[in-house]
Amino acid sequence: MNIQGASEKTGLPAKTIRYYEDIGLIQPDRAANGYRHFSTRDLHNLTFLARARALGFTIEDCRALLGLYEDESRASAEVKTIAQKHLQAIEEKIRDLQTMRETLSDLVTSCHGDNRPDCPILSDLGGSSRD
Amino acid sequence: MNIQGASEKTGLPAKTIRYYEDIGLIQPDRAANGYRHFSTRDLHNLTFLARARALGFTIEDCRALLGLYEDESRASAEVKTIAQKHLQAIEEKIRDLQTMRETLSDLVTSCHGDNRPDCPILSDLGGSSRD
DNA sequence: CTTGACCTTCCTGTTACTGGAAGGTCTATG
DNA sequence: CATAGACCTTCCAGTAACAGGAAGGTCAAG
Repeated sequence: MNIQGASEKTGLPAKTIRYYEDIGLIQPDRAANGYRHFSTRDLHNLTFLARARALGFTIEDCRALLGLYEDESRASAEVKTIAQKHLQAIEEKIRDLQTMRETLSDLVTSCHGDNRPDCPILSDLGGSSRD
Repeated sequence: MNIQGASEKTGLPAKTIRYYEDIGLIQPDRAANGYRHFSTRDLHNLTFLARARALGFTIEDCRALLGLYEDESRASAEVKTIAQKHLQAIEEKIRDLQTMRETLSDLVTSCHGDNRPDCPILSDLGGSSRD
């Protein structure tokens, strides 16, 4: 299967698939004309990568996870450790964003949004305690 | 005030302050020796930027907000529009992360994390409906 | 006059791609 | 057989918002 077919099967852009080969995540064969040929296993790995990326794992996490996926003698503890760290990172990010949301939401609510210059949002950013 | 002083006053790394000058967010004076000199207004603007960045605004949003901050004839509606869009983007990101968190949390819980290879996390990523 | 703490500019690297240029290949049709 | 259009290839540049580091100028103290 050519790259466009692989793209459609996996949902990954062709550009991304080439990039994944570039950084050594996959190693598809080449036809005589230089075109990449994707085996079932390649497609499987690409799908794995797409799903892992969709869960927010970094490329390096994906590399490790894919290695474990293909390692019959793995210990599931290794996988769990990676996933747990990632989960913690996500939870931290959520907390950060929620803090921002609360502040922003308050500011947006308090701003009249008319054609006059008075603006509690700018006042807050400028360091005044409040409008 | 030199750059290190400005850094300490604003909490921004000196590198970041130089970067902000580079992209035209601030225009500190230069002393005869080439050193940057930060006026009270510069420090004020840097603090504004630091706070806006801490709320997750992009640099380009910050540029627009700072412009409005310094524009006595602004309409607060412009500020509010920027803030509202940003708030929506944050809320969307939170939702995305929460979806990831739920999936990941389930997977982590279901994985034994021992020295055996069986792993529902990998099974899920690999596309099986469940271990 | 030297040492160490400042300051400067410039270049590279980061993350995970995306866009685009220049050019080779394949297939269908006239 | 020629050609058009849809593929494919590699390579280069750009994105966001800086961080790290090299090479070199400046300043205050001893």
